[in-house]
Amino acid sequence: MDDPFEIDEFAASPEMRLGDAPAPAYLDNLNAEQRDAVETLDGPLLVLAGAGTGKTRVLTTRLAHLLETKAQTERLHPQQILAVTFTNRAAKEMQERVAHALGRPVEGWWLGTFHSLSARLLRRHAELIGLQSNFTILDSDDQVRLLKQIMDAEQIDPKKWPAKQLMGIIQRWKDKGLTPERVNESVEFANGGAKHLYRIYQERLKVLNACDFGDLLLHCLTLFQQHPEVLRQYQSTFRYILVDEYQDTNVAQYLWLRAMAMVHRNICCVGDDDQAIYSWRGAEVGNILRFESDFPGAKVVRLEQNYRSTPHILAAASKLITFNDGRLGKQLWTEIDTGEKVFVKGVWDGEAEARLVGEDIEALQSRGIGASQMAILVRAGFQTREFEERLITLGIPYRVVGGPRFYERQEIRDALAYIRLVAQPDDSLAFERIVNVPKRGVGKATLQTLHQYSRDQAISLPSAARDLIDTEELKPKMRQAIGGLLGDFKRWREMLAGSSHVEVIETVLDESGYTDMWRTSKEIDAPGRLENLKELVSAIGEFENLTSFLEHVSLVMENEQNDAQEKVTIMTLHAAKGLEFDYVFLPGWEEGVFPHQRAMDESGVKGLEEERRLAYVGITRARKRATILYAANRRIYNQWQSALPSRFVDELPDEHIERISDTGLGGHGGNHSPGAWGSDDWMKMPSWANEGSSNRNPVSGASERKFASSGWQDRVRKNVIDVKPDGETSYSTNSKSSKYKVGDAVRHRKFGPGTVRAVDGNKLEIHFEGVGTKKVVDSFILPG
DNA sequence: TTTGGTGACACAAAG
DNA sequence: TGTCACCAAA
Repeated sequence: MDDPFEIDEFAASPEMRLGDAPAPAYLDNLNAEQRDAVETLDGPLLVLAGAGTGKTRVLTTRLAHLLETKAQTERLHPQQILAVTFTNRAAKEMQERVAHALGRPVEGWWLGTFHSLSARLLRRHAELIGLQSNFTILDSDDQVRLLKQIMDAEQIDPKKWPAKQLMGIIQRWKDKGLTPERVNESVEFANGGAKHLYRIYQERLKVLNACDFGDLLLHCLTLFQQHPEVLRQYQSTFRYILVDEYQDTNVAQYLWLRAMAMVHRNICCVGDDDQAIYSWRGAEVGNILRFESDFPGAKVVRLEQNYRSTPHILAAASKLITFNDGRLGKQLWTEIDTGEKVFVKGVWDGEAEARLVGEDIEALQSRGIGASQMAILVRAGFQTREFEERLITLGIPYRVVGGPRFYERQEIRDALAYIRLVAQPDDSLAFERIVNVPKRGVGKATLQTLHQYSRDQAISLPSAARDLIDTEELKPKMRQAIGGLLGDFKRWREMLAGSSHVEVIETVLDESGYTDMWRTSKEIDAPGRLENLKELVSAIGEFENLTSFLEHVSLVMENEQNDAQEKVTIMTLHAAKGLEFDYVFLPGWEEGVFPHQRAMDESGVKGLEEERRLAYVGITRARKRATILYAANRRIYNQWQSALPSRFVDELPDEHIERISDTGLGGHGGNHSPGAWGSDDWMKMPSWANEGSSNRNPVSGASERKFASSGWQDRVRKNVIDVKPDGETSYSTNSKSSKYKVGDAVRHRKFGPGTVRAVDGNKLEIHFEGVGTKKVVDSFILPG
């Protein structure tokens, strides 16, 4: 039905016409020409749109127009439309929006992520590039495992070359659209060892009839290149192409799109260079900058009216992002004229931070505001824990988005391995995964024997096992264990002929002892795992065959609890892109956490600017209120570390923010001493953030070099974070001197008593008994 | 040979 | 806090 080469005669239903609907208000700030471009233009179109300007709505409008008007006037069939989003969530949302706009569900168009669309396309032509159409899609876990095996066979010291690191290199190559052959040709990549392993890895994947995520796109490119006739089919089929979040496309995706768009050139991309936050996975902002030269005659439409946020929120975000260089630049404005300023709150530690957020949420709830309108957006996954604990204590329902994916859970991966092995008897990776789960006494040595044999005979691991159980090669105990398992699988496969696949899978999980393994497990989360297994099994029924089910699980499936209960959302900033909430909490704005230390260490100014864009994304998620928090102390890896507020806090415009002293701080433990942290003073405005006198000199050489090109040092800096090559962060402050001197006995709330070892401005180096030497700003120190 | 315990070590973001 | 490599015990 969804085959683009079998397009049925199509007539749009006459009762619904887009033209009858009132003009969408969000397109009002376009002039007639621009509006025409968005709605009807044929030819390349780039919509450069700031945060909250209704990018997605533009896409929806265009889609609705295509599906309604063009369907009639030009006999455009839905199957001739290709719409690409970055997440499955966005795809789903798009589907719903369009259905809503048209008043009827629309199906049959190619809507999805690059990965899911590529997988769909690839299954049709797998044989052309040496795969079978039921190839498995490996996740990163499998990839690393495979690489470890390869490195083992190649006798490479895993300490010198961690498999994960190699995986990263390969992934980046794939992001750039580089096959092993192309990597070899390019002089740019000098790393011979990695090239060699990449080649072997790709060969192994082919033997295993498997793809990794990157392959889905890469194989499409290879397919297009080697079989132009296939490409031509798709090129002529897709008359309209729409792409969301264009700023986050990587080179492979760019090539993929360009190939597809080559014939009709009706490509419409929507993006915002200020929201480019995926360069670490190969995204090229250059793609959006180059659009006009890639597609001559392209129209560019800018959307600058923001419909989402209050003016204060908008102004704070806009000001922050101006600290980046090389932007396309845009001036966002809004008609909204009321609203709170952005709150900036300093707290003592992570616990206080979570408590404060909890209190705010309770206060909002008591005003009758639903929890689903509130979100806590964190920089990194580990930050969610403290908030979860707090919200559990308070009994506030919440959900964590983008935690471990459903299919990445251990029990799901195990179950999937069983399913894979039933569907594909020669799946070596699946066999390896479950041969000893639950425990069957099959260990490393036995597996080693099997591997050896499978390599020598060039057959799959399960085949090797089948051969070896009839020989003397294995111990009788092993023979029995493995033989039993193989027999089981044979039986299950036969069962598939007579019963539904749901029944079969239930039987498999039961008879293999896998569910029993969790039932008897003492682990706390064992019941939850059993729940997940049940969910997995019930999902199988919705699919025609096991292959399509497996693909759905590894590419699409989300573990959303779909109860309608109002819940506070906790998620990472990356996951929050494209979403909006009335009330947004942005905790952890501390140097080293956000901006993340590694971003600065590894990518210098580029990394810092990406972090800043992330901050921009965070603030602009808020409709009514944004609350930024930073903690003076944070426990990381069981170690207390004092932290400085993020430089992004400094970069916010004073007139649009409200710094708030944490009243909960007093309750944290008595001793207020004037001038120390107990006073309002440092809360309102950290001492080093006051108007400093000079900032001309003592920026360290390293940081001066690093930030020279960013305009960083041109601004009035009071606090300079020194990004050192060894990854240690230090800071130097020159606007204030400390009231403490070397040798003073002092006390720190968490570290306890200590002695001042060195003084640098208001920065103290203190030796704490039993803790070690720490660098601390003096406002966090009490006199001993 | 497998297993389970131990200590060292690193600890981002996602499809 | 979780993972991984290594070692002692079964």
